[in-house]
Amino acid sequence: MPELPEVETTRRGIEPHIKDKQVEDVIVRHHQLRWPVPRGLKAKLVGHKVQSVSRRAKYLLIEFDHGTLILHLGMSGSLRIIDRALPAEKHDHLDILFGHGKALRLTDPRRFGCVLWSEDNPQQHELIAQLGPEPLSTDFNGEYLYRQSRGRKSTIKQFIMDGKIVVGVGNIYASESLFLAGINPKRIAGKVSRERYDKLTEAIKQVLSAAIKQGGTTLRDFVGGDGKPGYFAQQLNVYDRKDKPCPVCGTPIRQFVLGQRSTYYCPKCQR
DNA sequence: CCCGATTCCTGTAGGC
DNA sequence: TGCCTACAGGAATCGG
Repeated sequence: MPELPEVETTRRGIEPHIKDKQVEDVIVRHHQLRWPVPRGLKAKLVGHKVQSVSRRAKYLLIEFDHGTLILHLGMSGSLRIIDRALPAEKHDHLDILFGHGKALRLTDPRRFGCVLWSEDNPQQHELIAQLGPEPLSTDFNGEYLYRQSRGRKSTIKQFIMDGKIVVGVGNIYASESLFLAGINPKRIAGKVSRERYDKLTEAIKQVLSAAIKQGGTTLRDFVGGDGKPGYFAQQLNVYDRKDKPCPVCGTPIRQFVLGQRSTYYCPKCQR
């Protein structure tokens, strides 16, 4: 599932191929994603050049001179640069065809992703304006997280997965970060100390940037190949390792459900 | 305001 | 082997 590192990997993978390229055609095969794909999308885009591809949280922003295409990959979406003649398969919902023989293709079996068009500043878009800070920015630090947490009764795992608090910490990296910081995911956010929040913000930054680096190593394969960045291959300490030994102390990893999300932790290392 | 539950969707894994 | 069901998950939205 695309978490922030995979979205960033995608951004880096596609931008060099579409920047300054002009849209020649747009093919929408399935309009019903998380929200309907705008009906007039083709008319909006044809004849315009991509100026840049940026990222905010897990949203990709493809900027044109007259507006921005806002994409989210949901949990099963991927974007690839393909030869524009490549036949579409079952879940290929959108192609943006460029003049140089290439196309940007969106594939998303579960259709939790979205494609939206914004003519205003995309940072003010209703889905983006209310988001918390980027985890890799300096705005995100122990003091910030500590302040936000005061009075909160939710568990710390649900707290750090709340996009209004901080973006880009999905289910996998929430478990991994709490492991690195030595914090039990069931702890009440409002009762965790400032010192532990320092540790936790560092852990989140460390886990996410390591994953981005891993995605970076597979960029070449990603663009030319099967569209699956290789960060899944990264070493996960606890996620999906139920009953397997903790890499630090050997205690079996425990799994339970928290807020409808599978949660993994080491009962000895995380208190 | 805050929080937990529900919802969208389909591929995959597990049980029989 | 094949069918059936449960489950996975990002994040908006609903209900309490």
